[in-house]
Amino acid sequence: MKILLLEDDIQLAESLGEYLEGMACNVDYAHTARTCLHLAKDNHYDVLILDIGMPGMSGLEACHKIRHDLHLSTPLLFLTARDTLDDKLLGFRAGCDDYLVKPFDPEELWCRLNALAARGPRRDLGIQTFGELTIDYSSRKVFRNQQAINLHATQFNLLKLLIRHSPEVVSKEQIEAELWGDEPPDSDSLRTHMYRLRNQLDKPFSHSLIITEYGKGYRFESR
Amino acid sequence: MKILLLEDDIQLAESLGEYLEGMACNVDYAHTARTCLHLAKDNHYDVLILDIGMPGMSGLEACHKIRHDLHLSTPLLFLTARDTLDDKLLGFRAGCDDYLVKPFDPEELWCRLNALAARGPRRDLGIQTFGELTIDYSSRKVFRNQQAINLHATQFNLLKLLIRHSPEVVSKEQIEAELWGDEPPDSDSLRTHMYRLRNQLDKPFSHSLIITEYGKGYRFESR
DNA sequence: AATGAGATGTGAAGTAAATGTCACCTAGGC
DNA sequence: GCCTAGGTGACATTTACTTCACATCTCATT
Repeated sequence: MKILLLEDDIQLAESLGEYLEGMACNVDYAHTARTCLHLAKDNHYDVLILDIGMPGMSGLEACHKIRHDLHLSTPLLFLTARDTLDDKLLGFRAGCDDYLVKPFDPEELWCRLNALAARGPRRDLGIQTFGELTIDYSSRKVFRNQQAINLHATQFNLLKLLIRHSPEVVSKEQIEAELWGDEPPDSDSLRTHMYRLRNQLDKPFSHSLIITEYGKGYRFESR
Repeated sequence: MKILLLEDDIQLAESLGEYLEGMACNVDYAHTARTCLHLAKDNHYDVLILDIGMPGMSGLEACHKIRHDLHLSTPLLFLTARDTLDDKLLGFRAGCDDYLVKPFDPEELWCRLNALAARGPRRDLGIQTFGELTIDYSSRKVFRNQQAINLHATQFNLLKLLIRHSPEVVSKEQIEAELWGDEPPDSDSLRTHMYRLRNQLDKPFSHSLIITEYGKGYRFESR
């Protein structure tokens, strides 16, 4: 597991880093938010651990930049002494996935890191690439092999939904529920939307990204 | 957001449920682990909230069953009064994604639920390997020696069932009961399904994974 | 060892349901 | 008043499951 650790307390950084390396992790160290951002931009990490309180740019700000400027959806955990409810809410609002208060048990941290890493990046923000498909959630644009794919709103939402659940199969009922909520169309126009989405996304290419699981639903497969 | 809440304290379940419904959530309630498992099996939830301490089956056990028997990778959060490190470690070992100790702030819970729901299914769950056979429950794919095996729904369920009971022999009656419930087919089409499953799974290979015990039933053997 | 009855394997064919396809309609925005 | 996105419904196609008929196997009994 590749980890980026932002912690200005050198002592703590070292002892924690030693523990993690003992768990067969590859740890990169940042002692300021600035270097943290640089490292996050240039490398891939399975999970980020950020302290909040430090001189200069705070961890909160770093997290916000990671999410909104770098468009990274890497799992992120705040490790901080700030323990009030408001601190935590700020942390989650900045875009973290977990929040652990110092002092902490390294073993608990280890469990949480594993749980985060197992889930992978968030599926709903930034720009993401799955094989030959690239999707930009903020500008709602989709590319396959650098070739722009023009999707209507519903079809985009449909694709987004399938990706979010990938590689799991999503039943038609569930898709309808997520797409239309309580007032689904009378006819099953989902079939039509799927057809249109595929015409754009799969028809011009040699293999399909959307797979039908007969009787079960649909599934997105990125290869 | 669709939520399943397992909590035997009716008071707490109600007040928490009310709060979540106020956040535009659709909440299903379970007061025992047994109903929790049934609901989780038959419905799709974005996140599961489980209490641990309760009469009968514990939340830990329920979590374990959700992961290993139902093969669901739905995000799961323990909400419990048990606050020792060992309790938490047990929770994560059972397969949870987050662990929140009572008493808790509903707002923090809400943040954590959102962070969980934003992520896709776990990648480390849902894939099992037995010898040369690999089965992916989330995408419903099966491989033998890296070679993809294409199975229809019933055959997949059949294989799943045999694996679940392996290495024990499962009688035809029991298979029919588990596969079709109260309305089994008139003829014993189970033979045909078994035949097809074997054609895919065993025929191209030198030794069989499915063994017939004459007069007893069938059994899966992984070597 | 021979035998026969029940258990199991094999495979073709029929059928109902799920899914794909597409032209047209409607409502709402510009 | 057109344009566009999405809904509707009719029809075509595909799929998976059941059913059935027959072959083959297994084992207890002779």
